[in-house]
Amino acid sequence: MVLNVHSLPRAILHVDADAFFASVEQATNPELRGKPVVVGRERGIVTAVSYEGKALGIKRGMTIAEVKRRFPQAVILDSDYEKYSLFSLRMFDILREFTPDVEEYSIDEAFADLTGLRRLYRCGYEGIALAIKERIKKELGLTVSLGISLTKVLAKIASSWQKPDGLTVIPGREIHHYLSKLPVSEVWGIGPKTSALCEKLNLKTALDLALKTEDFIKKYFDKRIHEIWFELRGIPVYPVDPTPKSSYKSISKALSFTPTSNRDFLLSQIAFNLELACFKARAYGLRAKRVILGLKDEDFNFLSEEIELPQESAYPLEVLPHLREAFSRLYREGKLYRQVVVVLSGLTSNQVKQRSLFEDTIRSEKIEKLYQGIDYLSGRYGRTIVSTATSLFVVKEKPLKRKDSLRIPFLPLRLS
DNA sequence: TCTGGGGTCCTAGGACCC
DNA sequence: TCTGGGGTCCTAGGACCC
Repeated sequence: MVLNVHSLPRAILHVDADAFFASVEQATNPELRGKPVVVGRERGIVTAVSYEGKALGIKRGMTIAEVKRRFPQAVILDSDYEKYSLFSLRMFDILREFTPDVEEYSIDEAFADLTGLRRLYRCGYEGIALAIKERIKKELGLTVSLGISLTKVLAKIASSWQKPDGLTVIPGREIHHYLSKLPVSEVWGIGPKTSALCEKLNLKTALDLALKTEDFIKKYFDKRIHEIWFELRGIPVYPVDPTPKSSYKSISKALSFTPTSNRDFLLSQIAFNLELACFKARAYGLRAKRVILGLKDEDFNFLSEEIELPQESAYPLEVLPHLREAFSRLYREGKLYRQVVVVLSGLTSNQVKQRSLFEDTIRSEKIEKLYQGIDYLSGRYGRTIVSTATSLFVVKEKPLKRKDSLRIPFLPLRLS
């Protein structure tokens, strides 16, 4: 662990856009302002709620059906990720006008390192934060909640202290004050399992944890909590990393359903998810070295197997046989399964295409051509237009949505 | 929390080798 | 062939986040 004892105390800013998706909808459609706006109609569950909706009691994860029944006044919308991404990018750009050290943490959150900027802007860190807030409000019509402190973990705590439209600074001398009021379970990086352990150890607040000795922490917790312990004490461990996230390390597709032991059904779900994952990989110009098949049984036990592919691929026809084999190893007769997951991992960019020496190049090129055609069709008519036979089960089961409404009969795929 | 989906990182333990 | 110890690599699964 490297501790920067010589450098200036850090001033880490955390930016958290308030009810982001719903707020973007309100910002782009004045008629929605002041109304309870719910996003996520296409998924059937609430993805985001405006503050007006939260005030009524609408929560994330609620089913859309329930919202309709209990809150007829709610405005329910499909998510529009492209629009949200544009707002997100613009928000990050505004931050970068203040400092180059901006880490895009998620679509609606960012960290920025403001250390040393006071002289440049001739004001305190709080003043800089206010200026950022103003810019975002003026340009994007969004409110954000800001937090400033010595470390990322503390900045996260600060930004969530006052929402929406908040600004909270936690200086070193006041850390204990904030931590003493914060349940340990609400610390970033401490989830249900660690919370349960903390409870056993009689650690109720974040301060209880922060005040323990390093030996104690090492004895009962893993590396991650050790790092959080430093961060809570104002000693930065996690740097603000401005490297743009260029690509994916893995691409996964999961689908849950009523528990079943039907082999054909499960296999068709696997094939369908594989197609979606491969489609996304191709869209990003990626190929997978490995693929993981996961099965979740009735009792939420998760089984998985990782397969090394003989050659990198983003084509279902090449990958599916391996998944079938893995499936027959994982599957237990008579067991009920509620979810299948397909993960493409070991992703590499298409540019550095490593072709196996023994690969049947001719077949491979045919497959490639075929999928170029499919991607073209999918781009025009929607993703589920063309599928391999195994996944037809799923495609037929799922009612086609608007985008897919133009039905094209299944095209038999011949490789010979 | 009666549990959806898409990610990242970490770790315990087995396989293998010396 | 057995025994012991230690290192490295790999992988299934855990934990957490948004």
